[in-house]
Amino acid sequence: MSSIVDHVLVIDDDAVFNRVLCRALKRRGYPVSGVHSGEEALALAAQEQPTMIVLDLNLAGKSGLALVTPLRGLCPDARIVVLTGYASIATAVEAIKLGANQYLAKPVEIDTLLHALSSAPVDPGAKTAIDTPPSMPLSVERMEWEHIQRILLENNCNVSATARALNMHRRTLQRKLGKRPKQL
Amino acid sequence: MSSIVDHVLVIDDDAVFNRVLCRALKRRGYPVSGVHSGEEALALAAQEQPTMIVLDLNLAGKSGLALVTPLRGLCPDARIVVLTGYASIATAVEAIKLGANQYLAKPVEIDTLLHALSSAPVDPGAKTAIDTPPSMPLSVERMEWEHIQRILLENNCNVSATARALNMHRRTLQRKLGKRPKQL
DNA sequence: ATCAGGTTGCGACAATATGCCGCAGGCTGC
DNA sequence: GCAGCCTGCGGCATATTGTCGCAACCTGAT
Repeated sequence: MSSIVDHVLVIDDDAVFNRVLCRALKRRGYPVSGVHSGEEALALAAQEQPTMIVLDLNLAGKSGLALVTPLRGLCPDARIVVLTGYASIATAVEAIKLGANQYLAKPVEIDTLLHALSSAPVDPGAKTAIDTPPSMPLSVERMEWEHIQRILLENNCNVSATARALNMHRRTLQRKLGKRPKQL
Repeated sequence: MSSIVDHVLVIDDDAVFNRVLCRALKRRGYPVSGVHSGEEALALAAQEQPTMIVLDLNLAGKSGLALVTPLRGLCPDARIVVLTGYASIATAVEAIKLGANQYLAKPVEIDTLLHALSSAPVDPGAKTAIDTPPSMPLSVERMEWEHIQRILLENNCNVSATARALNMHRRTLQRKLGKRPKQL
């Protein structure tokens, strides 16, 4: 199932969250390394060959999305779980396409995260999300968020360009992006 | 780039939406087949070997997610785009994992859908910023309007119910409906 | 090295829009 | 008639935009 040592690499520039997460994982017996930037992440990934990677998407302005491919290259067999407070369908789709194994939104329970980190790479037998279709339609706020995120991705995370494309004011877009998406 | 005939298969149990979508695609020169159930979908997929597939997730109670794998099996080279009015990150992640090429939330502009249907198979390395399609994405206002109208229709034009479904205040919905949609 | 032109983050403030009350009236089925 | 739902609208405190402006970066060209 996994190697003798299941090394975990936590990549999150939020110092507090990073520390809390690392401690929680350690308490459960996993060797953990926490880093705060993409550079550190790649260096450690190459060096320690972690089997599990937790990746935040907002790394000091830069998108953690860009790290998925190189991480996957360095650790072909690791489980990569993207964990972000600014979750959106667009980035989720992108992350999975790039090779991530799971995509979760903060806040998340440690058990959910662990499950995502350790579940078998491909297990068609599990029908978890498959039978969860009839939920509520997206709220207008959520809708707006998803739309913005999609266009933002299309524009390579260029805020000004996105604002122009969306025909809205850059200042307003900034403010909207600063707020966390609301659930449902 | 693509075969001589780019056959499109539209799978959506919403008769109205299905018809509208099919017509829009036909008008753009694509041979289109519209079906309303999973069984029809699989039958037609096997028979016509479509190169593009649009799949709704709410197929009369059953989740279209369960169709992704068999469809992928029948048409290994087709572009499969999941299109749903009840989008969620969980189903998005699942759809991509199962082999879908894109996941979009209704409402969606026909151009966006076409772009998703025809764009090259996932190529993460490509910096596709340059070949941005000339079409402008909908403004957030327009997006909101389309979404509201869709949910309103789903609720038989019941303003109160729509407000609840959208998790917004009835008064605000009323005011929004009072204003006419702005173009672009 | 300097300069033009793009992007970004953010403060400030007036103009709007929203959330949230309440009320009156119109439907329905019992 | 009554209960329960829906609708349209007034009012007002609060929150969110639209708009400016500014300082700080980048990046490529001169």
